[in-house]
Amino acid sequence: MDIERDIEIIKRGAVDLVNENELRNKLIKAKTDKRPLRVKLGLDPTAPDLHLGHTVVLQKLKQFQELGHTAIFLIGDFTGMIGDPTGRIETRPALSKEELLANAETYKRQVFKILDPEKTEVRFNSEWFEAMNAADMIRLCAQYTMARMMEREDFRNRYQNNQSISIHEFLYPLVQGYDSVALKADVELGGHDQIFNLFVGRDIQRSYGQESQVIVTVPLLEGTDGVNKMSKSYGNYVGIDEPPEIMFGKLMSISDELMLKYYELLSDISLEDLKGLKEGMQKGTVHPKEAKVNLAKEIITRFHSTEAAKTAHENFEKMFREKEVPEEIDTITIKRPEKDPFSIPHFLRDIGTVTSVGEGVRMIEQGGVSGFAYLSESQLTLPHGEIKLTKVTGKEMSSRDAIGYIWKVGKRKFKKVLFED
RNA sequence: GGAGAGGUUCCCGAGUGGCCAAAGGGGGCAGACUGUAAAUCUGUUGGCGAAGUCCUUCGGAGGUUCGAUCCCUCCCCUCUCCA
Repeated sequence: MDIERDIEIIKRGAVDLVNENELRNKLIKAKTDKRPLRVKLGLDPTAPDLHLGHTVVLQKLKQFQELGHTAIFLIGDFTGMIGDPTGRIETRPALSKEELLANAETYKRQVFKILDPEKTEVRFNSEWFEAMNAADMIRLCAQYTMARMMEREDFRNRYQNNQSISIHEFLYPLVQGYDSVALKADVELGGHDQIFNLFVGRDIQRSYGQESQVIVTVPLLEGTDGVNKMSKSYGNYVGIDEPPEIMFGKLMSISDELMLKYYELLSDISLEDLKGLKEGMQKGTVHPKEAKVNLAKEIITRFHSTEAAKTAHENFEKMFREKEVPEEIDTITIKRPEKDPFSIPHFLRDIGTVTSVGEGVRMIEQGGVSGFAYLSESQLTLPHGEIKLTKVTGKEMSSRDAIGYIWKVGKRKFKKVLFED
């Protein structure tokens, strides 16, 4: 049976499936009526970039797409103004319309690194909510009760901890649920934390005389800190639009334990291979670092290219193991400092490797700054691999003999500076 | 509407007239150690061309004072109980 195979694919990696029978019926009906299922995934454009955490659920949507169903990528430009209270311990700050729209644009672009643009319906929920009047909104609110809202753990906690909950936050699940009505969704996908909102969608659909959607949730991906869920606001994310070098560095900084989770949720390797990897690490036949390198390369290949992954790896090895200077460095051209000798902390601030003079002073004192001075035109053609950096100990130096510098500040910030004259 | 408790630096949380750019913890950053990490240890954690009886920062606006995060007045916001 094709249907059973499809269900297996849909179930793989999912945390919740509510419920399998409904899904089966919908799939059968879709097949007999030759009407693909409408599969909804909604994201609020609250941050400018998508990160690996989003890709887990996007992959799931892609699977539906590959099974011939209609992928609906819903951009919550209206819900974004409310702010999803899920998992929050305080009210989310509201974003302006302009910010939301700008973010939505980058989402659209980034999401097609995974989804097939030809087969994806991109929608904005302002489409129906801006047309709604107050009476409609009140009618929507009448479909749900306080008691059911307070079943949510995050609301309950905030209430019990004497923290504020604004009324509009209760609207979020309702409004998201109404999206399913407007889109006539057969299936809605989301991260596991979205389960409450997704359930509300089922109820709201029924209230509006529609068949309830099936819910499929995927696990939340922890961020690079291994503790919190990946999120821009925690600063523990790997953006899918980030340069390969940055992605590589971030992925290499995760713990071994977390690496296995990333393999599970982000990699395409089979479950058997994953098992082999775990066993190999335990027995010592697989070096964790090598495994991590492969993971990082796989992910970078997906969002950039095989070539980019290779280069990122090489640069990384140079920078860390061989303590060499990477070939790719941000280069800027500026005026030669007027003072001679010039102040290094000020210089580092001016070229943007530290944010204040104080930070520059600290960096030098802590031994985090090193540099190399180009003394002649011919040296400019030196491969970076041959350049040896010297640790900076003083706070002043002369620029008289140099025509440019390479600076290393902290673990991975490099900057090449050339003088105009 | 009434009564009470609060709002401090990135976060949590001490401070209650000058010694406060403000304890402690978390987080961040840097260094050591490593496998690049994680864990651990150490240091550091407003800005100012480097200096001060300096500027910004203790919810906001005024006031008292030689001097205010701290005292007073008004206002804003959050929470609790009552109506």
